[in-house]
Amino acid sequence: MTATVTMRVEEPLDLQSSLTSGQCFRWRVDADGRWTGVLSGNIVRLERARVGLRVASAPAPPDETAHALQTYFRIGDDLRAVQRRIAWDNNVRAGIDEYPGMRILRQEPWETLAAFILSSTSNMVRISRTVELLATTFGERLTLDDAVRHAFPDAARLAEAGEARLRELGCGFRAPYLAQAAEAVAEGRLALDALREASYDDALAALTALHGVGEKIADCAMLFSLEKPQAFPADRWVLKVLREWYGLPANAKYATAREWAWQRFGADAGYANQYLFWRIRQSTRPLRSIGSL
DNA sequence: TAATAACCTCGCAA
DNA sequence: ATTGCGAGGTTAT
Repeated sequence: MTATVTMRVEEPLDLQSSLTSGQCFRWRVDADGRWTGVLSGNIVRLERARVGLRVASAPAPPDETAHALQTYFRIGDDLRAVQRRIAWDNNVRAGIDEYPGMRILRQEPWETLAAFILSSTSNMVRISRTVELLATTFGERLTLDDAVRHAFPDAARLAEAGEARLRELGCGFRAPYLAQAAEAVAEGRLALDALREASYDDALAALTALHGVGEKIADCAMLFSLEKPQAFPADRWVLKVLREWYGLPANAKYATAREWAWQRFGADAGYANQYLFWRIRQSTRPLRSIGSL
């Protein structure tokens, strides 16, 4: 029997909405509500406990992983305070009411950038499948009890694989984009970790310099991994919401949406975006087994 | 500058 | 069964 620790969580935290709302692509849930994923080279299993989360992991011990999870779930964010600041917006408030424990995640920059490069004109099921295939093909094998997962390969490994191989693995026209991003990171031309300290504008410029990374993908990387809470990834669904519910002109450009969001929500724009996005996504399609692949 | 097509792949069908 | 469409964008024309 694997050792577990129970980490106390005072902040609101709902695993279902936090782990399936399109920020991340590698968590799976079983029939008993146990979530399995990969976090910085460790296979991790999570389960809701009375006062928090029961955590198992390998090879890192669960107490170490519990610490990493505080970072991953941004437990340092006072989510209730964020919600109080933006709930005056009726649509945002509806999202808060439906998903009160949905958190913005603080993920690893390279995996996040890679995943969102793959997200272009795709969908969550396919993104998940491709990310998983890259991991099983190139990543280190990890086991926890009878569960087997693989670490997401680092940039050097994907750069070595090259465009043609990535195409074979189903990346499609995104293969050269991913290969070039991997080269840039592997060669140190793009220092993703440094972008955590950089300004929004500097990070945006560095990311969009990559072929295949426009403003939307850059915003996803910035919000979900680079400490830019004001990032407002306006995808087709959010843009649709802004036009239909808020009267933004049909031809509004991306920058218009961003300015609108900043004026309205300021540094909380990222959270507001997540509530709007997930609410419209959930209402627009039938419930599907996203977490179970 | 502003619109439009092209790009891989594949599950599903307004 | 088979074909065509569109999916959490970006780039080239």
